Amino acid sequence: MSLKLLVVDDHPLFREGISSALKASGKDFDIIQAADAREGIELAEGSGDFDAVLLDVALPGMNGLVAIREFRLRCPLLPVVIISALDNASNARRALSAGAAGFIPKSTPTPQVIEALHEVLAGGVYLPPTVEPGESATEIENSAFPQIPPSEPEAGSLTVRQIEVLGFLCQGKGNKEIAADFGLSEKTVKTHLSAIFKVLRVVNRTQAVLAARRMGLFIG
Amino acid sequence: MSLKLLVVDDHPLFREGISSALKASGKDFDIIQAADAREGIELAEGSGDFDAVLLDVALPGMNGLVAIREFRLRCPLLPVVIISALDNASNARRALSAGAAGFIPKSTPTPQVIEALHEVLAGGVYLPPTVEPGESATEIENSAFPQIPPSEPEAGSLTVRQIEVLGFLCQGKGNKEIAADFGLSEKTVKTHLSAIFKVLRVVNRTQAVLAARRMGLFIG
DNA sequence: GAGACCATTGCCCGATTGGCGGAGCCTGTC
DNA sequence: GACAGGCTCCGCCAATCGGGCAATGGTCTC
Repeated sequence: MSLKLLVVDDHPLFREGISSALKASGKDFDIIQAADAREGIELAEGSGDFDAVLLDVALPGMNGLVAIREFRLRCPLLPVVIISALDNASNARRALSAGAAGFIPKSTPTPQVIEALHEVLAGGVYLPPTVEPGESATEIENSAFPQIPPSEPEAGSLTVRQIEVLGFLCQGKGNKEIAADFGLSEKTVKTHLSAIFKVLRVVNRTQAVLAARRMGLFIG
Repeated sequence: MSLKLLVVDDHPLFREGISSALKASGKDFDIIQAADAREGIELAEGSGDFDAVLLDVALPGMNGLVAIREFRLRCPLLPVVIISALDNASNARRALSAGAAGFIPKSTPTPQVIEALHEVLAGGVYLPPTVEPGESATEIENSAFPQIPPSEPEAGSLTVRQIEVLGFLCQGKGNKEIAADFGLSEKTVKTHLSAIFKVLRVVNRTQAVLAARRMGLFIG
């Protein structure tokens, strides 16, 4: 029996790489490639027999977290494994919060990628060793005070919605425009922005954009 | 006769990808991998019979441009081809100025990657179609007016004063703050900003910051 | 010297931004 | 069921932003 995977990444060579690595691992893989989230979602909806989707978070056009949500919404049974060039803990946590079943940094050695995939296909959740486990999207609040009190602003505490808004902000759009794109009132957008400013510890939209880029949230 | 290549990238799956893609292209390739610039340079110096090195600019530890110079210095005969996730023109030009023999965006389809490699191995220089050629680091000043009037906004037409203001803008400062730093009136700053917006063809300060960074004016 | 370009500033205007408080709804957790 | 947190919306208000029109002085070129 062969495992059917959907690989979504905008870098052809990387898709090539993961395909050949998996095929060389011994097991029988059937791998379909997509260059962006929209194409991937269409493929996944079209033929619903994929065993998993490997999704790059840094995709042009659609923010990775939004893409995760979209996949989870349209194909709830399909496990989504995130592959990211940014391997910091907060990115991983956000991905899991958004519904991902695993988070694999691109710097992971090939054998461990295979391992991680098998873990997820078996119904489990994979996290890289650099990310402390045990905080699978719920127990974060419980621990009284971890060890991140005064350090950098944590993108991890941004809501999914806030990240979506921040994404549009990072395109230089105005409040009215963002509101129209989301079908929200302008006031709601402002509320989100205020919250974003607080989390990122900035005082205006331009600084928010710079902070977002510094944290690798929206590369361009 | 086989071509011996050195692939330097911190993502194992990507190295895997380029290796398998090249090997599948028909020709006989001998591919050695390195995870960072230091390791790559050691390998290149150790056995000087490489035909080319494929270098990712986004490497941890050593800046990509520094890595190019280092390679050129230690192994002057070895053509360095840059592979980058950032495919804008200014990055490509900077890479060529630093001594690279080619610039391949990671979003390039596999067949064209092969093609580009052959071009470089034949002694040529490869640039992606999105980057207008003909300006190989020297002919920029000579040609009276190339053919870039309607295409991208030219940072060159920005006044010195405007660039100074843009610099502060790119730090997320407000008009009042910028005015105070320069000892100007707020109105003057606004006038400069309006002019900057026109040149960059944007409509607000956030977009101006993004445009400036896209052009490599103020990187962070 | 005329003309062109740049930097500077003023006043005025509308549009946008950002923050204040409050409110309802929904989804979790305890 | 109470409670917290997230998302949505409302009104109100001050500050900021962005532009239009006009003016002064400087430098540089033709």
